[in-house]
Amino acid sequence: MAGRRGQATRQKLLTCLDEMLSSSPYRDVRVIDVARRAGTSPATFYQYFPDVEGAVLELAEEMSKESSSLSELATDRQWTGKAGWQTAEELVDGLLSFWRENDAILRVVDLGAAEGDKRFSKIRTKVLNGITGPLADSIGKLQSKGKADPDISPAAVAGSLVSMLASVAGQQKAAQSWGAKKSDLKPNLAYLLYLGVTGRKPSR
Amino acid sequence: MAGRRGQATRQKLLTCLDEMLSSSPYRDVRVIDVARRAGTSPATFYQYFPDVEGAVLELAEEMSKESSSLSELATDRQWTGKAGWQTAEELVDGLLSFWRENDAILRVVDLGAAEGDKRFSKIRTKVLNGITGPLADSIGKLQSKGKADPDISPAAVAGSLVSMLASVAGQQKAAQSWGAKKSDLKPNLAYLLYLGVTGRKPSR
DNA sequence: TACTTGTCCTGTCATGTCGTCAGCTTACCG
DNA sequence: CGGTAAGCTGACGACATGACAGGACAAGTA
Repeated sequence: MAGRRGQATRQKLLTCLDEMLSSSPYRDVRVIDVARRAGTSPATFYQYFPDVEGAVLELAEEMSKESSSLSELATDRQWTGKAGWQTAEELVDGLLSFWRENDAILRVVDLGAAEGDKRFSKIRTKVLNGITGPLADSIGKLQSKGKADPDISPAAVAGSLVSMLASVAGQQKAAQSWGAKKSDLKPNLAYLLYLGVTGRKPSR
Repeated sequence: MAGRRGQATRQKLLTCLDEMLSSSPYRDVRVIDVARRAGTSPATFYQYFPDVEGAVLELAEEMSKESSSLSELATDRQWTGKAGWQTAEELVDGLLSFWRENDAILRVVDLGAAEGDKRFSKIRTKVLNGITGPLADSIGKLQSKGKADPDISPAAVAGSLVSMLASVAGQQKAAQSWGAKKSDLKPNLAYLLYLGVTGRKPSR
């Protein structure tokens, strides 16, 4: 589809778009600005992408591939005793830093999904399901061993917990306004995560 | 500042803007479309608002006033036994329907806040703190009675729980993709809320 | 080095939105 | 009914969009 030079230009446009998204509101990102920043012209941009949204989708796709590393933080993990607490802490930590590294694109994906755009929903689902799936499995296993409330739906609980983490991660700046110290955030998220999965208070 | 007729036009523009936000992506909402829908001209729009964002802020401000009704769902509530379970259910119910009624403006507020715009952060904080505040108080009281984990931060836990509810509420369409039934959502959110506040499984 | 070929980039243009101003219309009051 | 102020709009320059044709460039050939 495109040669070596073309690929480079295309990639540069994507990189510059990502920078623009980080520094200015999504609504105000213009093709002409992205092109200028990449040292090229709007016409070139349109050669590779149908519009800003199209290019954003590419960025999101890239990001969703990298998100597979998040799955590892939730698959085949211990959820009992101190090991369980460590699992919770690592999961919170991993998710928070992934969100910090990709905050610009993630908030646009969130918006797109909330607006009902299937393409964005799909990507958001892929990222979140990477964690929600294994987490639901863990809850299911605890249930079958009688170690978790049998009345809950593993999928709904896992999904809600991951939503919580993602939402707090996406609004980290605003979080202080609750009156909570910044350092309080991680341990308390881990607490809620552990509590939600196991139904018991963590033994730290 | 403005007479009777002016107020009416202004309000009509806001209403039409709200409708536009519900039916098309925020990024694509144009002044000219809002004006046309209101049966007036772009010039009139600019007489009342500096730009689309400015008008959206007005809408958000209105919404944040209505959100005070949410506070009542969390102030002076019982959190023990069956009464506690009812409190949780009512809070989840109230929040979910408030979000359903105001989803368009709420997602724009979320975006603005995530992008670091103080004006939107302030509004988001006002809406969420209406619940987070009283909820944190309840947790604090439980703590002082020895009925909740003394090591947690009431503010951080309350904030995270409310974030969870808000986030799930904002992505209700996407929620099915977890593999959870729609009817599972509410009871499981109430379960997590009760669990987070009290540290114990609910007695339904 | 000169020529050829296919890839890649850009100047330019028609279309449409933005945001402003002067001037016109409407409602209200004496 | 005429005057006044509030409210609305046509029109305009500036700018973004998206399409195309043609120019610039790298790489291979002789």
